[in-house]
Amino acid sequence: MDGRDVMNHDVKSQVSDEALVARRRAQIVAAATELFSHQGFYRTTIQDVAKKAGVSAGLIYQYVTDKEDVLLLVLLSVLDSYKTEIPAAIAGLTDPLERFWAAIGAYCRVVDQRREATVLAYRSTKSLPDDRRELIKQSEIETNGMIAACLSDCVKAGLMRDVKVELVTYQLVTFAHSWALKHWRLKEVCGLEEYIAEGFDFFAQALLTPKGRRHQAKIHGRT
Amino acid sequence: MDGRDVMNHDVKSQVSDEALVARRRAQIVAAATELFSHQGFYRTTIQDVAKKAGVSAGLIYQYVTDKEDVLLLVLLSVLDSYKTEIPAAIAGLTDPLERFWAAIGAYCRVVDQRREATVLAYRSTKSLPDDRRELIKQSEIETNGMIAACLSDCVKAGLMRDVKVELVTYQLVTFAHSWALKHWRLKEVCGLEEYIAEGFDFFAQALLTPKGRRHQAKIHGRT
Amino acid sequence: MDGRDVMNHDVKSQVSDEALVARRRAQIVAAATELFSHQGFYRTTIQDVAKKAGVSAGLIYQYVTDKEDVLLLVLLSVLDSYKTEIPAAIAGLTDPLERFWAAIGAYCRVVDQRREATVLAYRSTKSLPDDRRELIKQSEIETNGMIAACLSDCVKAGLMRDVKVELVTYQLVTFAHSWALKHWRLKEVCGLEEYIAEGFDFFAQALLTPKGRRHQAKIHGRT
Amino acid sequence: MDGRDVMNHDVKSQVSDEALVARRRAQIVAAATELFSHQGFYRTTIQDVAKKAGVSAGLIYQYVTDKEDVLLLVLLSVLDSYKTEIPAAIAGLTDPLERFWAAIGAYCRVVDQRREATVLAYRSTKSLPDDRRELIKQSEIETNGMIAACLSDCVKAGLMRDVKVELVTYQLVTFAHSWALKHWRLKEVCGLEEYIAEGFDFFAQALLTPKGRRHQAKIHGRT
DNA sequence: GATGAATGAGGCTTCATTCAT
DNA sequence: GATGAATGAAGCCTCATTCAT
Repeated sequence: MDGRDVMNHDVKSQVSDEALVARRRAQIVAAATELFSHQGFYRTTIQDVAKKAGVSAGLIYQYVTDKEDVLLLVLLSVLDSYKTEIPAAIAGLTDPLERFWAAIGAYCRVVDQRREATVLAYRSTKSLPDDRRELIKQSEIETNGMIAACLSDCVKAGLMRDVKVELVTYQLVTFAHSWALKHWRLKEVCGLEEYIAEGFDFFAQALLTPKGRRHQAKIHGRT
Repeated sequence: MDGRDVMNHDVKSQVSDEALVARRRAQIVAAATELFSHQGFYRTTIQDVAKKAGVSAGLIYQYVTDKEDVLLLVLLSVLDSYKTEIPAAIAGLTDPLERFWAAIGAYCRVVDQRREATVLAYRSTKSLPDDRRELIKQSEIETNGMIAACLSDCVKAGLMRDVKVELVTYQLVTFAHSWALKHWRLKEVCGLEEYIAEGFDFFAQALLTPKGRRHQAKIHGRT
Repeated sequence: MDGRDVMNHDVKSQVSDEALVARRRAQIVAAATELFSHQGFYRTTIQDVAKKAGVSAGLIYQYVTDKEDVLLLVLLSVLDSYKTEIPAAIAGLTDPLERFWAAIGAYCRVVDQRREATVLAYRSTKSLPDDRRELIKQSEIETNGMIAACLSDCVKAGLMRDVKVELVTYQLVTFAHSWALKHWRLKEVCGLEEYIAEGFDFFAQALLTPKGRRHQAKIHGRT
Repeated sequence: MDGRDVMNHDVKSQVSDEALVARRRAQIVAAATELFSHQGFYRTTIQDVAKKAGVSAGLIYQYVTDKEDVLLLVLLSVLDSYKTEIPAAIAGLTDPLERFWAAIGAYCRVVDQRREATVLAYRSTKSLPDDRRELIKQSEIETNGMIAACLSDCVKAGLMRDVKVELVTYQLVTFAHSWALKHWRLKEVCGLEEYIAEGFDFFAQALLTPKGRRHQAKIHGRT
């Protein structure tokens, strides 16, 4: 699924030309993401979004049914970044440990790139009605699944301890998200790459088996 | 600082009788906490809060200047739980490792007790104007400080590796918060105590030095 | 059922004081009736109604859920005039023929008093959602029932031909309504009392039996 | 005046080809009539009309200046049915009484054929600005004139009482319209032809002179 | 001639806040 | 101190109308 697709996802439009729909929605989402991130969903008016997007307020309603739909599109676009970037980062890698670190690193970097949108996703999911919120949860579960699979592969290969995969996955995911959520403080403490490196060190300690440690030593230069 | 105190914290009231102010504010905060948690801050009206608190809408404005003040009081009351419960949990303990686990465990349990309010704090802090948000950040930093001190003591005692204290503190704090934030999923995976136990195991692996491990083995039954 | 009652009929209010509710609704209905009659329902804004009623727009929504509810109240108040005036006009009369003419005359006179509102009722009933429209139809059927009963009594007494009561009732009702509906033209032709007299003559010709005619001759001076 | 003509009546078009104009307008009017009848004028959007007519929204504005113009065309098309059908029904008849009944019967049958549009005309005339509403009134007066002439001829021929022609004309017209206006109830009571028959009986009683009655008896089979 | 995307004014409705009682 | 009716500003959304293609 590419970025285009999200823009046609689940939200009905009055306009039929698909390319136009995708373009307009991208325009709207870009403006909305910035505004929602800075002022919050409820403080941002549709007029604000329209003005920032350089279109009229009425136009927005040709591509969206609701103000809430705008939020949904924004959130889906963030989650979609994850689902696009993580697979891209591990594509071509075969070693389980390398794949694991690559996935975590990619996750952190997407979070960094879309930092404000990530925070927005944390704060605003509950502003959606239940059915649309469900879409978001599903997407989150999918992303977690990618991390969990990498973790699980390491366990199966005897490189990591036999931990509760799902719980540790949450630790990993949360670690990545924290970079955005606590950025106001963390940025005083270290930079992104250092944050990632510290995390690697921490999780290596927590998870690797002796065999994993030896393997890690060998591939170390590459990560 | 006790619960009463928060209710007199920083927000001006038109009523002079301090005991009454504290009582009324507690009433308002209790109602608001539940409503904000379930419906969100913006979807909850002052009339809703008044009705649930069993008072008139006008009354609220005698104890608060703003709707935002209500939110501030709610958030401060959550953060205050942390600042009350964690010291209580480690009072009387002297062993650094025991104090550490007790602090983390206490944190997780307060989060569990005030689960929805914790989520609210995550979501709604940005709904506050900058100056009032600053109050919240300060409170969060204080709480973190308590955890960081425990961690630091363990490091100084040679029981834990010389990690970046602040970063790891964030991981610990986030671990506790995650129980609330991801409760919708985690509750399917395990109960609170199991969650805590798994976390202890994880952090023990990640943090303990060989000396720490031996010490841990000795005190194990007690945690 | 008196006028007060209609004002508490079927529409929920946020305000509990019943007397106040009745007073405010009467205020709103009076303003709305005039505006809806002159400009039509859709051309009239709630702000217009509020201004004419001398209240704020927000206030209206404490006594009504919808703009459509305002229309409903207006229509019910018109229909209620019928249901109040016609029984009053025939109360105390026992002769079937006298009752019949008194009912028709009363109907015409109420229509005349509430001429514009009557036209409004004709035009606007379809602007209501189905369930509320049903209320209106019921009320209309009740009024028709009163006329039909008078007619039926005359038939039973052998004073009128054995016509299809319901069809003739519609003609009688429509005759009364026409005074409002076609007033723009009829007022050039005759006055109200002349209109009524001509109608009596017409319906007498159409309906009375020979016995009825003799009876009519006797009571003539009284009608 | 035929149906085509109405479509060129009084409303300016940007398109010059008259045949095309008439065709397009007929298309638009057909769609609008149905929608206005079912949903009302204000609830129907130009987009709705365009979709039902199978054209674009922009197209409509090449054949009409206003949304109100669409309504005007619709109403004129209804009134035009009357002005076409009634003369057709009495053409070739010479006996005044036969002409009278034929006119009334024709009126009722057109009302039945265009039942919803007739109701629409009742409800929506006031949605037009004064000048355009005047056009409608004129058209109504013309139709009434045809009925009044038939009635007047009967009176002159001594077949009917010397009633106020205009008032009775309204009774007759209203009788026909009622079939549409009260159809929701009348259809439970009788069919169209029975309704007409009852009306004939009623008006015969009300209007015929003894001479008229004898004449009526002779022609009875023919009506 | 036809299209349909774009505009933007305007209306309904909500709700934080006030104030007379 | 408490009430709750009243206010009115503000926002979401609709839809008649235009205009570039």
